[in-house]
Amino acid sequence: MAKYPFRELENKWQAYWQSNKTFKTPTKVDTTKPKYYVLDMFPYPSGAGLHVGHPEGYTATDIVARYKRMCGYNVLHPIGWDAFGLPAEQYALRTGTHPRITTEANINRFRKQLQSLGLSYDWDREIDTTDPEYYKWTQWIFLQLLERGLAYEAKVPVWWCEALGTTLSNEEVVDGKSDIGGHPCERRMLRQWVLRITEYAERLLKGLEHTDWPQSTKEMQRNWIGRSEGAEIDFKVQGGDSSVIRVYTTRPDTMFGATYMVLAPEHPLVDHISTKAQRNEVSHYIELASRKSDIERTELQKEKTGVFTGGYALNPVSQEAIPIWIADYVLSSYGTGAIMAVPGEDERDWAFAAKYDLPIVRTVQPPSDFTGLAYTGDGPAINSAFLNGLYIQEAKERIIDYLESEGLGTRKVNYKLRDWLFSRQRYWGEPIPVVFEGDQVSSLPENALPLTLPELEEFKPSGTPEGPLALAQNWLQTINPSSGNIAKRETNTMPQWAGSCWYFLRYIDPKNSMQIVDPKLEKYWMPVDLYIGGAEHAVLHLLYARFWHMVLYDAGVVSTPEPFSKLVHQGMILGELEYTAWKNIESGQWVTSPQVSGGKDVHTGAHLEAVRIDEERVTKDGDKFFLKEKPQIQLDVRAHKMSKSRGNVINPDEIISQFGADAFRLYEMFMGPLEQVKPWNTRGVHGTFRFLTRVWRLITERPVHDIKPEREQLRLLHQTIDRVTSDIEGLRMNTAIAALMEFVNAAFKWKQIPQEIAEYFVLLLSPFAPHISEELWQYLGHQESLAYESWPELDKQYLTEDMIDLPVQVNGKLRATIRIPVEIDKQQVVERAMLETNVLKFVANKPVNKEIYVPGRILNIVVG
RNA sequence: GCCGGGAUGGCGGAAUUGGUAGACGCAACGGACUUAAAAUCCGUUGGCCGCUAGGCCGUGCGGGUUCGAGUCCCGCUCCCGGUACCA
Repeated sequence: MAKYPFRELENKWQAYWQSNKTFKTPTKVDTTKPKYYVLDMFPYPSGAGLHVGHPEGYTATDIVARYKRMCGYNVLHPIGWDAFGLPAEQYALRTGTHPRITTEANINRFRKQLQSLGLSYDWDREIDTTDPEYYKWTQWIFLQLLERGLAYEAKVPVWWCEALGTTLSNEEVVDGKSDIGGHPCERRMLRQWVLRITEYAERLLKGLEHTDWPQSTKEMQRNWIGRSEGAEIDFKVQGGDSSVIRVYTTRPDTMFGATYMVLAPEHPLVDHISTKAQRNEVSHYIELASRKSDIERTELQKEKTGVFTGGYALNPVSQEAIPIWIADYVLSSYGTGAIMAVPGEDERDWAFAAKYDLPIVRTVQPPSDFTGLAYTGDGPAINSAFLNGLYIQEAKERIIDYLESEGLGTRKVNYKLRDWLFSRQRYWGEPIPVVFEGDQVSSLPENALPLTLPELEEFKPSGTPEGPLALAQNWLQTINPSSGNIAKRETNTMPQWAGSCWYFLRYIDPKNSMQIVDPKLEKYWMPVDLYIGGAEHAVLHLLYARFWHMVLYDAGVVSTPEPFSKLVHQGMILGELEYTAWKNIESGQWVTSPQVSGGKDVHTGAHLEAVRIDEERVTKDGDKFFLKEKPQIQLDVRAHKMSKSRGNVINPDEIISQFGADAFRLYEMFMGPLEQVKPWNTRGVHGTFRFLTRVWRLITERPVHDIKPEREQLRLLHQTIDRVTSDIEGLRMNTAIAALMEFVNAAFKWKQIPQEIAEYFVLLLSPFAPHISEELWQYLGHQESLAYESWPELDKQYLTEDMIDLPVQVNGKLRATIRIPVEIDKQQVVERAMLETNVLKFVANKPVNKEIYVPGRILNIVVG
């Protein structure tokens, strides 16, 4: 019994698609037809090659692309490479290999791997962010930002990473350590390019309402933007002069309870306010805070620290003199860098007040059963003069009105979002297209683009804020084309996010040397109809791309404010499910898992070894798993992230060579819902492979005749058309495949296959398993690729049935299933049901209270 | 802590608006074919009782609404992801 020859036929069809440019989207398409732009998050071509996570999203979009083509849409389905970035540069550092070489090799490998999956990309639109013809336009966008005042230079405190010899963005630093490599980082003041994303905060927030995106992603972006409403209030400093401390608060209603103030250690007024007596202590604290790396600041965050400045301010409503403190729990970068502290209503202020024995006044009446310290909930105001009795919302309105009328404060909206630090001290990035004459910056004219990277022998970061480009003397020294004067180039490059902020626009018109994108083409193809990629980009890439797109919209370059209509994140694929038992290495004794914490025995403190247990040695009791040979030993059961160190990485190349691309694609889609995290199981690939073998045999091993299909066969076919179509539309690939499997299981019992049915089935299968489908299509007598055949149309008349099986319940419990004609009425159904002995048994002689009949669904007889 | 998402057989999962819980697949077991293995085909497989017609229990836990709840409401527990002195 021959398996289907997947190797030959997959090679054959991949070659066919490539040489025939089957999936090329012509530059000029018939624009009267509807369009569908289906986009993948393009990969960073890493040295490790493709992992099993990539094909998950890529197969899903490929299915949609193939389906939409068959539905008559013009489909744009491109791919490219997000190829600038740190790894190639670090590899260059270690080996001396130029990043260009590494990148090219990696791209070639990725391209080959993607092609081996049979993905229907238009390879004539491939783009590469490191190609000067591409980054010319990335630089062009930077010039637009500069022109619009959205790019500026600033001395800003930035994350400096000594080990990497470069600055990093806030997002690239996690817990004071670099996201890549985990090296310690510290704050430094540096001259940097910054993009004014904050100017778009409100629009970035509002725009989310019009997108079909995952709720969680929208929420994460909202939190990141962090809009809050409140007031800025001026507190007069007590003493001779007229200096004031401006604070930002979201709870102006509590200001009668402001019993002290806190400034960030970096606040400009600190020096001015501190009294002679306190000055030593204050400057000591400031120095400590500045020397503390942010690792320490976050680690020490449980315990608040601060010192009294000796100064006092006047609470503008209570007229009380309140002490001014400094403390590093107040951040200089948010609001005004100063707060009014209301310990009664704020947990942080309470903790601080309690520690330093500062007065606490409640301004909101907590409920009688409230047992906590600071009360942050709603309630009537107390100790607040004219606000007393008002609930929070009303009290806020009243106090802001008062402050504004007295000139003491103003309503104010604040955002957590910071401007985007756009400079990197790296070689392998887009050069920033500006020159300096002394401190005077001028942008390069458009005709000077692209500003290409110089060839370098040495890629070491200079270890100073000047990046490796400072070493390229010939490149660095130049003439300002605008003035003709001697000038110096910018040594910083753009961050990796830059190229990915707009790549989806370039796919539309990738070869255009005159414009970033032809406006007519842009108008036709944008916005992206479906965008699939990992949830790890929920904030950064997706927020930056939206920001640039809005700027380009304002500049009249693009026609829509939002770039991505519908967004879906594929869930991560974990390694295979693992059963782990813990063993004391010295004694050889097993330790039950609830008694294990952090790899140690919680009783003895002994180090334990994790031992992987085969499924056969595992037994389940309740919802927990135990060792079969020693049932008192509980096991840990978990699928872990794939990682080299854990040794659970699945290589897609191996799976493809063993089972073929079609079986691999099918398995990745069959595992479960696209968005869900799910464990890998290689045995599952056997299952989809077996299915394809059955498909192959179904059509090639039994006679296919041009006979008239029976009604039963047509019903099965159209049921399958119905299910597969709506499942693809809803991205429920797993259940679509289940429907195809059910079809094959049923059709396998037929003696012969009507030609018409076989053809329709092959078309239904083709988006999922394109190679075998093309081969079978040819086998069924067609000359052309099936890629543009019409998608099978549902004919509802075949779905109707004359007789159905109706479940019959008595008091809500299933007692029988009766076979009845569809169109009979309730009375007849009840009469028929009452013939069932099992129904009679439960009805007995009890009075029938109610008969609920949902036609086609259920009959429920309720007896007394 | 806060925000978001989950919890269904040995495992991955199915069950469009409340209407036969466990589709489809994996694994396991039994059988056919085979010298044998692989492959393939047929059958069984939520638990318990009868082992046949059938019955009882069952979708993380406790309550509620309903003729009827995996699905809706209230209150919990646990898991995953994100995020955190943001005033």
